[in-house]
Amino acid sequence: MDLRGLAKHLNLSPTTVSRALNGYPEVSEATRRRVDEEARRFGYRPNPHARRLATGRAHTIGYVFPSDRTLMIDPLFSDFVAGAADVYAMQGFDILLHAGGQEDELSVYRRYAQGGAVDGVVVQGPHIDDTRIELLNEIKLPYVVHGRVGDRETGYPWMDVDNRGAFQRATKLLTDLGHGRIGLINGLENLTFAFHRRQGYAQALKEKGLNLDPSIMFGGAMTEENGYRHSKRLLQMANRPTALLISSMLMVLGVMRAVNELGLIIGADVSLIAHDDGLPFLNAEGLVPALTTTTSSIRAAGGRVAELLLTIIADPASDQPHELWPVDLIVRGSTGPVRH
Amino acid sequence: MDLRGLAKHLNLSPTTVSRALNGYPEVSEATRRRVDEEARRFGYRPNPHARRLATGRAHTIGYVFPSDRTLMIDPLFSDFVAGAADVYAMQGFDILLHAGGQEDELSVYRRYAQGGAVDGVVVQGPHIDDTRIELLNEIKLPYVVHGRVGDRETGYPWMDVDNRGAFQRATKLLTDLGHGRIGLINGLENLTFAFHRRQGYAQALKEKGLNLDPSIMFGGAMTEENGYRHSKRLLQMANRPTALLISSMLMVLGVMRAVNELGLIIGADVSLIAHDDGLPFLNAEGLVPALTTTTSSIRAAGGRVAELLLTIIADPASDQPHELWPVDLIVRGSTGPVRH
DNA sequence: GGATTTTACCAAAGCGCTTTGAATAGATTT
DNA sequence: AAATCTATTCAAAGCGCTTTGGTAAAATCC
Repeated sequence: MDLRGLAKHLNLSPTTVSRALNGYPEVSEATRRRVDEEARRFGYRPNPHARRLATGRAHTIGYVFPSDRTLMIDPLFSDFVAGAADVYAMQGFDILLHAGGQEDELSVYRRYAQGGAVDGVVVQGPHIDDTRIELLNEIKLPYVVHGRVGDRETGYPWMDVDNRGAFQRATKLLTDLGHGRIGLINGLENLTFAFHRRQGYAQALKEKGLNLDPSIMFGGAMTEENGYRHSKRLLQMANRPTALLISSMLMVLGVMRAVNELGLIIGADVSLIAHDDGLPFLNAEGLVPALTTTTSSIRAAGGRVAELLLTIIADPASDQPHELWPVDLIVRGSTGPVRH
Repeated sequence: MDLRGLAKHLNLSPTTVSRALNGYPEVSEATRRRVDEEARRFGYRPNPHARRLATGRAHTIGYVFPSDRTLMIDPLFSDFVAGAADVYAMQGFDILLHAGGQEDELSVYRRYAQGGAVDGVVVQGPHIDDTRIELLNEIKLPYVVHGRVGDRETGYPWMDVDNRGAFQRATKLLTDLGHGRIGLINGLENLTFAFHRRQGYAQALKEKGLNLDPSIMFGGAMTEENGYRHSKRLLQMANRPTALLISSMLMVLGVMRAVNELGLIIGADVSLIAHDDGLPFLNAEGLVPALTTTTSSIRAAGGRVAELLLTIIADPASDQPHELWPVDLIVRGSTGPVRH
């Protein structure tokens, strides 16, 4: 059943039926009710392609994966999108996913913009010198960045959590507990979130007059194995760190494995703080000892980014959002005073 | 630049330009070359909505999330889709994602079918009595199921890995090593994959004349915490199992945590076999000891399901695929003979 | 060399919707 | 009672593409 058929059935013109269904005012209440009812009865659904062609609005948001970075965003991605999906579904938007293939990311954006395939895109995993925002500004495709591009704070719409502040406070907690030698097990540091975390870590050390020791800092893919391998390396050093700051829950599992293997006691011999993105299948509180974490929900972030993007799309003249969310520091059992 | 503009510029009709670009034969080679070149020069891209409206083909595949089941598919999902994304990107297909919102899954399918929003859908995480395939058959929306619906093997297109065979062989490996008391830490058993794994486990025990003990079997969300909690419970029993079969890498991390905590030695005091979906951030070989696993790549499965679906879409009369992939059993260090 | 086929192109219709501009009838104003 | 609004409705154009049903010109046939 298409619009014309429905109109014919109702003895109305397609114009009126369309207006009735889309809530325009120039339709009498009686007619609107009649139309709504019959539309429901026939299970009428407007053809989305026709509507898009006619209105020029896709009612679709694009999520494009940088093919080379897929791996490390992976475990977080589904939760990030899950948070967004709900927002979109409520407003009748769809999500268009692109990953892989031979076409590069920037060219996908170009194609999206030109064909009107999407009304906007979400930029994930920004680099410290990301080239995507230049392009998106140029082609005028609405977007919101989840995270920031290095230290740039203006000129593009973003929503981020305070990774710098989080790791600064976490580091400070450790120094306050007397730890002077704190290892860092970070994500890839050309990604801004990891870059910021290192900055926070560095700054807190500096404030205490401690200096950075690159030999106890690691930045790389956030896998369980990297957590294991590098924490083990650090903990076997003669002058081993007494505390570790870890950028992901997955890595910390590897770290705990290493710690146990070396016969060390978490919270006593070595203190651990990890960043927890709130993944539903990895619970920091359920670990033994329960993990002290910097916590922010990747799912909530996904939802918020979606909201911001929809706002921009609905009103392109609205203010560019620059939204920084605080990160909770939750002290649990994996941190304790340094032992001498 | 739209088709008409391009045609005008070339002094051709839109008909000819369209045909040239789409590879129809009734265009001279010279003209085709000229069109291709100018199209590239202008960066012309056909408007996808217009094309979809005209052809009735969406060039889009839908992935709809069962909202209640989102949680447990999550960690696997991104890899599953990543495998598919590549296939789709190569063939110029897009992925439409739906999750959350107030609309229920079946009604999303209905909408997709009616509006022609997608050319087909992938059904993930089938239950043992899944209602989705009935609906999809009824509304004639092409689909492929990743997995199976309980013990049904025909009447719908599917691609699955041999979960039953895998756990049967894994169990047999353990019984051959002398283990008579083997615990099972499984996923939710109303999902077919977990149901099949239990069948395989049960059958292998039966073949050895061993009987099932429900008190050492668990089925639930595949979280790290469940792995920890339930393995710990089992290993603290007076008559504790000497080996555990675990349905996911995430769970096995929890299991290893419990084992270490109890001071047991993996491979000696307790043997472990886990199922490994080949997630890039969780490497079975990197664990200590390296983990004996049943292994199948969820990423490859995602790609294969995508291929099958595209085949069906291209030729609806083609044979319904029923494809069962074997699962590798890779013996590493976490399994050893039982100790008395 | 006229009849037939093939080649290369085009005009126009149509996909299913939205939206502009106009029309009708009834209500209100002067 | 004529003039002006207002509330409803509609016809038709248009979104940008594909595809059907042609038509000339060139190539092939007998």
